[in-house]
Amino acid sequence: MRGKRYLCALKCTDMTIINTLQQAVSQAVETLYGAAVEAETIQVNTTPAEFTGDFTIVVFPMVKLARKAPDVVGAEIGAYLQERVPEVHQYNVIKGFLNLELTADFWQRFLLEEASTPEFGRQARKGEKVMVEYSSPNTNKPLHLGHVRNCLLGWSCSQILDAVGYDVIKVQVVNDRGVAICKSMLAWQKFGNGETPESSGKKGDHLVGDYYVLFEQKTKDEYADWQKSEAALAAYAGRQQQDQSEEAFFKAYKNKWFNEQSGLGAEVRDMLLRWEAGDPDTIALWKQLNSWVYAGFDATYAKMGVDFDKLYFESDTYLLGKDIVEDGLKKKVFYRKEDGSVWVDLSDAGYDEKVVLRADGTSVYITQDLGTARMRYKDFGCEQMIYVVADEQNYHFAVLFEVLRRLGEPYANGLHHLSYGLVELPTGRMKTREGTVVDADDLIEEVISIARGQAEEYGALEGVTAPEREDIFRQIGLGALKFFMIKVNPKRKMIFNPEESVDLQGQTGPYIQYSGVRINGLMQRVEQEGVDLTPAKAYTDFQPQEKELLKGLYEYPGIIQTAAAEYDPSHLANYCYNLAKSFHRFWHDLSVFNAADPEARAFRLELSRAVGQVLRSGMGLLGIEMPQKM
RNA sequence: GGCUCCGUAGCUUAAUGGAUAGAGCAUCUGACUACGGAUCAGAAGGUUAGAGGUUCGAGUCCUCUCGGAGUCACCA
Repeated sequence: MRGKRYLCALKCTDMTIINTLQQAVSQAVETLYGAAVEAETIQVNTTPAEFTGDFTIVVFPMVKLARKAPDVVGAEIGAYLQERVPEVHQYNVIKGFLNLELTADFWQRFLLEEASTPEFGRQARKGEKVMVEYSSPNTNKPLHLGHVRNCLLGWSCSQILDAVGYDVIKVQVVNDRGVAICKSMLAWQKFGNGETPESSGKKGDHLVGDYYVLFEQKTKDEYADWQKSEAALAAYAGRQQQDQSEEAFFKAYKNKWFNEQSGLGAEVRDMLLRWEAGDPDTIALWKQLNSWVYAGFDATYAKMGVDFDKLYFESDTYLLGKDIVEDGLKKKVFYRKEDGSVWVDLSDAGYDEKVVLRADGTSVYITQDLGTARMRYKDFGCEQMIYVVADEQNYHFAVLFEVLRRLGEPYANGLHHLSYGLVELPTGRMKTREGTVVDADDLIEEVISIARGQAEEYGALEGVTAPEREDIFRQIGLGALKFFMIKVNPKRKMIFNPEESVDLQGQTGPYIQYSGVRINGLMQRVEQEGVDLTPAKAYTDFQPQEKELLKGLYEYPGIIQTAAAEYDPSHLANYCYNLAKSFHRFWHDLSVFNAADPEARAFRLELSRAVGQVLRSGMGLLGIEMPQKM
């Protein structure tokens, strides 16, 4: 069971106030109405700000058992709780909602003993391993906007799973072989004149990507020339659909032409064959270009702040899966057709028949994934594997997981496709051929420079050294970009408009960072002036703005659990925003350092410290840094 | 066509079956001689695509309709 419970504070093995209330309500129903209600099923939420109270119990489900009106049931249970649970200070009932106000002592202890600890929100180690696969680029071109979303999701999910106690192994599959990289190789060989990243000053992945584009361009030129030839006219004359225009025909014909008539097509196929045969010169060329690409990728990953524990290379795994095919045949999960190809029939599960091994005995895409899954389990013994891959591959993963289940793989029930919507431009999907791809490096530079421009306008960093300033611009720019991408539900398709610069105001990363900067300012003064915080314990008359923050802090552990259970960091992003918003309001409405009495000052400082720590922790799980100044 | 997903203010979006659908941007109006104004407050903006149903209660679950996307390769 993967239940969602927002309100599951700190250590789940301990009794939390939520558990206490659930138990007490269950007893109340038993005592008052002689009916049994399982404690775990009782809904306890934090009370919305517009009502008085801290926690709210939904009494509707108990109404039928009691055979009384909702407000009567609420009042009776409320009275029972106030009597038996020391933490319950007061209660009120509105319709079917029982709002409970807890004692100041409860909140004091929560703030000072739980929320202030560095481990607040993190769970004990489970001793279970989870593998998260993300990024998984092709090596023929640099990373782009889509990879950015993928990396942020994958990396953040890894952190969140770690926080709830899993041992996480971050991996990527590097698609380093195949026709795509051969195109770059061929173009570089023919037209490159020995260009290297050193000679041209280009980043390696960009250099290789440029040759991929060049290959496509040269092919296009060749095709345009060919279209004037006798053979082309003959092909058009013999076309299937007589009403087809010449333009439409040649557009549709391009693949066939490339495979059968193009000179470059023949050359690139030849290169792929030589690669597969292990031709030393081809392998050397391949290694050379890929090494440039990896250096480029490493730089981009470092800038994004993501990393991996292990890399799987497709050149090592593309032949895998043959043994799993044999296994499947033995188990009668697969069957062989007359031509020798091997299939799996999933029509009873609502899918199609899928080929898992070609007639010539070579692997297809899914065969690699079957073999790789088994290899990973052997490598790490992970009970769960999460694949961060765009939603265009939903069907592929549904089939993959179904096949692994039928094969009885021990990890088959721990597989999850973290499917996310493609990032599109206002003009539609990004297309390499049309040059509309938003490059990851460019994008990162862009957001940093926006942050730089904005900061210079504010002029708040005057006493800061230049390198420190640059680091702050980087933190703000990346904070804005990361928050922008991660605050929306992963499965939602997202439109990115490069014309509209990334916002720094409102519901953004910098908004949250700014609340941290304010808190940091307070903490520095506490340090400098040696403020005594012990009077905090004597503060009991909480203001609504303070209560809002306390309730917000209380929700943090449950939010992490929800984010982990749903593999969805956006919950955490929205949580951080809401907490920062509450803090800004608190800051505006109440004096912290200049509070009227030492008790209020000490308490508000403690509260601010805890908020700052939770924000740093929560944003950290999203891969967003909190600058000291901005 | 089959299967899957999506449709919430002008735009971007939130909401474990629970209270008056919550924010941000954009628009308009206000707020520091007080801890940092990348802030705060207010106004305006919604038939949650539409129609039925289940439920004490539906943006959320079920059915149908409309609109959009993805996928249905011996490509990856």
